[in-house]
Amino acid sequence: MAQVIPSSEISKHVDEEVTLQGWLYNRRGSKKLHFLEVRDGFGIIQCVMSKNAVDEATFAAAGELAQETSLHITGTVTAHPKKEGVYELKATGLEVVGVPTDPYPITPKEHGVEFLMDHRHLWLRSKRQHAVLRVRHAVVRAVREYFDEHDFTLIDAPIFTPNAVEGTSTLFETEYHGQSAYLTQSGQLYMEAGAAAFGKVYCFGPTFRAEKSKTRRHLQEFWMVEPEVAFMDLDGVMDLAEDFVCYVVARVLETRRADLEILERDISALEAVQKPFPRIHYTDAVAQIQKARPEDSEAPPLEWGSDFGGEDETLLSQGYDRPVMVHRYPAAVKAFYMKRDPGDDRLALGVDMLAPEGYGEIIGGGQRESDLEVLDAAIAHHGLPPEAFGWYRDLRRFGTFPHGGFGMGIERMVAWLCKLPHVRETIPFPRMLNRLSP
RNA sequence: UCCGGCUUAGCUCAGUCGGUAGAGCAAGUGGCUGUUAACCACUGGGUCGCUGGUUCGAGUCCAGCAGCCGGAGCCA
Repeated sequence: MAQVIPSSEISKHVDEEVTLQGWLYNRRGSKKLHFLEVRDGFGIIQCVMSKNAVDEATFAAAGELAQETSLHITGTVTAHPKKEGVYELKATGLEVVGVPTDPYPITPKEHGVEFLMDHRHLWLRSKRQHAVLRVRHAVVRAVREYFDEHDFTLIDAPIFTPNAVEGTSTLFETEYHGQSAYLTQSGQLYMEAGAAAFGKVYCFGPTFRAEKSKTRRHLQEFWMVEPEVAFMDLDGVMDLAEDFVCYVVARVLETRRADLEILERDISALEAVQKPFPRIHYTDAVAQIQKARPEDSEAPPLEWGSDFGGEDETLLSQGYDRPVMVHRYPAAVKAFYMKRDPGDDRLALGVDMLAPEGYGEIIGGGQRESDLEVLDAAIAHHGLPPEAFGWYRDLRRFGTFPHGGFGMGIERMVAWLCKLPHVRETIPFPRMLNRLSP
């Protein structure tokens, strides 16, 4: 073996003899020439083995390699004769590490969704999945960078929670030493406590929703980042969300352009994501959607006071090349903790950010109710158990303060950035309505 | 929970009017010195999702069930 290098650094070793360690991705060849595509986790390199460059046994062994055989391959780095900027390895040695016991199930041809999901642990090795998950990593890193660089303190929210806050139908219940507990649906209430202690906080972790949803936008387990800021009003929340999304998109474009190209993503659509984003009042949004609805639409008529469906969100965002923010929804369709609009009691100071290209809601947030009496009335109005909110009410009892924040779903963000048809490919091991494994 | 669609070889699919099972890929064998979802030839491979019904005869028609996919509601 020569010096082992990752395939991502091959351009720095032209004319040197190096070793790659990885797995056979694909093989083509003839009696006297083998083309071995070797995948090492960092990329894929074509290794060319001529019959006259190696001994007979090595050449024969290379011709029998099965897909996903693990191996060390040694050779001289050269420029690809036909492709500019692409390097390949003129193989001089091959060492097989692990021979597959059975044919690899994922072939270079097409497969169906169910088959691929059953083999998700192997599917991760494929080129496109590799690209998607590297974009996901870049999003996660950008999220942390943004908040860390803007004086936010990371406050981890608990995953076990004691009480049902937004109705038990969408909660996963579990046993907790003799009492029932639920997996968290949101860290927000805890972030409000954090904001009172640290001013600017965020949490980032898995979130669980037992929704009977099987659409392209839903997972049972997904990751959400939730910032919360003391003394921030609705306009401040929108400023923050806009600045944050621009930063994440820019960082992904900066660091993962090659992966977006593998996914054949239209990069100019992402480059258009610049401040300011349109801010549309709910009432105006309803009018725009009503106007944009095709006459043969099968959706129920949209009236002032109702929430938007997926189709409505797509119609609304269609006219824009960047995300739009819809603010001041009817309080009746929003959570109990949202502050009422002082200018119109029917409205809540909430905001949803809708991604372009039909990806729908990627951010939901707003200003929180800070008046104890109003909050108590809202808890009662929503039929929630007051005893569950003892500590939460304390935040209003001891130095109440205006504050707000939002939650962003990582998977929907990644699906949009990669322009994927479904969020299931944006998380390594998706948990869906009918899938708990692998 | 509701609405619609799908289920045939390891995988992706075709299968006409109801007449007894097909292709490509994968696997195996052989050929080919620049291939790149390589190509060419040959070989093996089937409980047509399950149960029941109609019929001389069902992959095909009917009913029930199951699984999957998409959508609605709900949400990030």
